[in-house]
Amino acid sequence: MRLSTKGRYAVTAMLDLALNGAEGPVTLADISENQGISLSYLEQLFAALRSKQLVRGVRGPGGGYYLGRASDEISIADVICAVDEWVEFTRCNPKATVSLDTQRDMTHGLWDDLSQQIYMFLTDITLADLVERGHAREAARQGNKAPADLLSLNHRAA
Amino acid sequence: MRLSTKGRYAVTAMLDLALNGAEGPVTLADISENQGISLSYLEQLFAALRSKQLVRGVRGPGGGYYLGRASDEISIADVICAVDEWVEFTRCNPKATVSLDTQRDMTHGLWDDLSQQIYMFLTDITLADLVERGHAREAARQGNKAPADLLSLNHRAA
DNA sequence: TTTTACCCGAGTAATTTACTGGGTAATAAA
DNA sequence: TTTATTACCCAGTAAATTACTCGGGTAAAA
Repeated sequence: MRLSTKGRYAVTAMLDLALNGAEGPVTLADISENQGISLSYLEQLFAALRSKQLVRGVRGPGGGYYLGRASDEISIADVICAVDEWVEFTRCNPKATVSLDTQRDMTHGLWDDLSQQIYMFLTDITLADLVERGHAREAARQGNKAPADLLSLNHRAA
Repeated sequence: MRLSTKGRYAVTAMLDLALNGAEGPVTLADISENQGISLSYLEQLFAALRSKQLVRGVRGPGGGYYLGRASDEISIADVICAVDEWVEFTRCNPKATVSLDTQRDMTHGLWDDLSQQIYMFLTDITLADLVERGHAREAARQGNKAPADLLSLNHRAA
């Protein structure tokens, strides 16, 4: 798993589609302006997203991009993996000799476990989840004083 | 939040300390060999880790590094933040005009939420957790067929 | 048929990653 | 007391990635 500004660009752009896609396709020019990302760089990112069926482009005047499927069917992991290539580094050379570098395999195995956990965590979060959470927060900001679980993971209650 | 190979190096190195620290300090030369990272690059990483009190170095022959505190008191987030600098990008310029770029602030806000969630997730996972999980897996591999929760997410029993 | 916008690929500045190589300071053993 | 071993420090720099620019296409719709 990998988490860089490139992934952030992709996710925020996808959120843009999720938020505005209802009123017709969103142009890259719009996103470029909204997010402050260069148009051609966006095109590169969207080429990757399109190849993974995460977005669908429509050409011609009034064209632009839609999400490839419903926003609750697209996970954050989907988006990040699409733009990050992420050929999982199993650099553990499959040599027969288990000899001296078992230590390396050990720590790498532990890291792979962690990486898997993060991946599964991000697989569970969809674009729709984030949008919904954002709406809840917005509502709270406007005085409704929604419950405190906007960001709750009630992690480590101890 | 940010997740790069640099963070991975730091975490695996820390796991090395967690696994071998009981038998005396671990030298950077050992880690360099175990993990296939250059010595001087490790020095840079450990300078950052040391400044955050995550490791403690002892000089002289037979010297090396210990963990700065118990392995169940060091979270993955601690390690990654130490080496990644990570001055959180709140690039939302605090301009009074909420005018046209509310869209940008919207998506950035949603991303910040996500970033927070990932951070909290990684705060809940300690080095000790990973080591323990690894031992469980190892036991399972040796035929004990331990339960399927090797990668279970409900760590910190919800 | 012309506008709009997607599509594609080569080239490039900026940033980050990873490494090289020069040292100094402390400490344990000879 | 010398010597070997290790942490510690710092400047430079190659390699890789990120983010962008430029210049062309091509498909679809008005």
